[in-house]
Amino acid sequence: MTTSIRVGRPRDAGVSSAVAGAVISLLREVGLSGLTMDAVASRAGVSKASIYRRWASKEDLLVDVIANLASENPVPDTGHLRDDLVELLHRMQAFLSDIEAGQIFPRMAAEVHAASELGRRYAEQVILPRRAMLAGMLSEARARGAIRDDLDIDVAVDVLTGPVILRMLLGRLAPSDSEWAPRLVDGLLQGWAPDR
Amino acid sequence: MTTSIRVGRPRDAGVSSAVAGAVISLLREVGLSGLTMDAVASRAGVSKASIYRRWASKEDLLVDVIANLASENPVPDTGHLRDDLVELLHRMQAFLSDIEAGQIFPRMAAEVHAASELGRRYAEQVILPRRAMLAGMLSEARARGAIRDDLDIDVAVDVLTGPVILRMLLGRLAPSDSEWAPRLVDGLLQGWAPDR
DNA sequence: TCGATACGATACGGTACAGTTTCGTAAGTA
DNA sequence: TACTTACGAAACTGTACCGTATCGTATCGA
Repeated sequence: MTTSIRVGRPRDAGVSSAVAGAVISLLREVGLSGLTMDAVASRAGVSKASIYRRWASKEDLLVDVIANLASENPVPDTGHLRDDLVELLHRMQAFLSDIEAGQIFPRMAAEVHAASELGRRYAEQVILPRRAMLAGMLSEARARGAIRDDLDIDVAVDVLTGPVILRMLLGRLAPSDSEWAPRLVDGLLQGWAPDR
Repeated sequence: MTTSIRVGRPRDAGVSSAVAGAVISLLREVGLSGLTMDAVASRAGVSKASIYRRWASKEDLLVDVIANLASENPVPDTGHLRDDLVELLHRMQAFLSDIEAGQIFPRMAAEVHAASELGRRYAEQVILPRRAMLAGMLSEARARGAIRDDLDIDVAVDVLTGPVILRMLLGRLAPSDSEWAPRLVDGLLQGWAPDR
C-alpha cells in the first residue's frame, strides 16, 4: 500500500541477521526451552528493544528464524536408485545430527505434533517438501522400471525416513554406523525389485 | 536398616495415587512444559506440602510417574508372523495415539534425545524392552524359516517401528488409515521372504 | 491423654523471564 | 538546523512457578 518514504534513522540490517544467528546458535546450545530473549540480545550484541522493534514476540521470532532454517536441499540424482537413496539417507542423518547438538529437530517434532503455529510452519517449509521430493524420486524410479510397479510410494517414503528419525531420537541408545544406511536400503530394495 | 516402627499419623496411600493420576491427566492436557506443581496439587485434591513430603522435586515426581506409565505390553503371538506384526503395529499406534492427546511421547522422545535423567529412564523402561521383544519375535520367525536367514534383525526393527513413530509425529499432516499397517508389513515381508 | 506425624490451606521467598519504558546518543531527511 | 526514527544500556513491571514455612486440625501408637 503505502510505499511511505521513511524518515529518520534507517534500520540497521545487521541487527536482524545478528539476531537470527544468535537464535540458531543458542538453539543448538541450550535448546528451545532454555532460550531467553536476554540471551539472544546479549549473544547478538543487540538491545532487546531492537529485537522487539522487529518481532512482536519471542514466538514470532522463533517461527521466523526456524522456518527459514533449512530451505536448500538438493536431491541426489545419479540415476542409480540404490546409491541415490543411500546418499539421501546419509544427508538426512548429517542434517539431523548437525542440528542434533542443539536438539532442534526433536523439539520441532514435538511442536509439529502439538500442531502449534511453529510446528505448522516447520512442517510446511521443511518436512513436507522433503517428503514430496523423495516421493518424486521413487515415482520416477518406478516409472522407469527400477522398482516394482505396485509399490506404495507413500509407505515407501515412511519406511525410508521413519527409521532415520527413530535412530536419531534414540541417539546414543542405538548408535548407527556408516553401514546402517546401505543395509537399510539394500534390505528394502530386495523387496522392491520388479518381478523378473 | 532401621525397620523403625512408625509413630504418628500414617501416610495416606490415596495421596500418592491421586498425585500420580493428576500428573498423567495434566500431562495429557497441558504437556510437560505446562505442568506445574500447583496444578498437580489442585487436580489431586492434595496440598503441595504432601507432595513434597513424598518426592524431593518436580523432576523426581515426573521420573517416578512416567517411568511407571506403561509397563505391561503383551506381545502378540499367533505363530503367524504377518498377522502378529500387523497386530503389533496396531497396538503401537493405539498406544501412541492414546497418550498422543497429551503429547507425552513426542516430549519423551525429546527427553530421550537430550539424554536427560527422565529420558534415560523412559528409554530404559519403555522403549528398549519393546525393541527387544520385537527383535526376539523376528529372530524366532527367522529360526523357523518364516523369513530369510540373512535378514538384519536390528535394521528390521527400525524399519517396522520407525515409520510408526514418524507418522505419529506428523499426526494430522500425514494421517494413516487402518490399512496403513498391513500395507507396510506386506510390503516389507515381500523382501523378507526366504528364497524359494 | 500425650506426643508424633500427616493432612489441607495458604502465605511467602526467591528466581527467572517476557515485554515495556526511559535515556542519552547516532544517523538519517526536510 | 529541526525533526524523526534507530540504537544500546539498563531499569522496571508483571507474572509464573518452584520450593518452604506456618497453622489449625486429624489420626495414629503408647
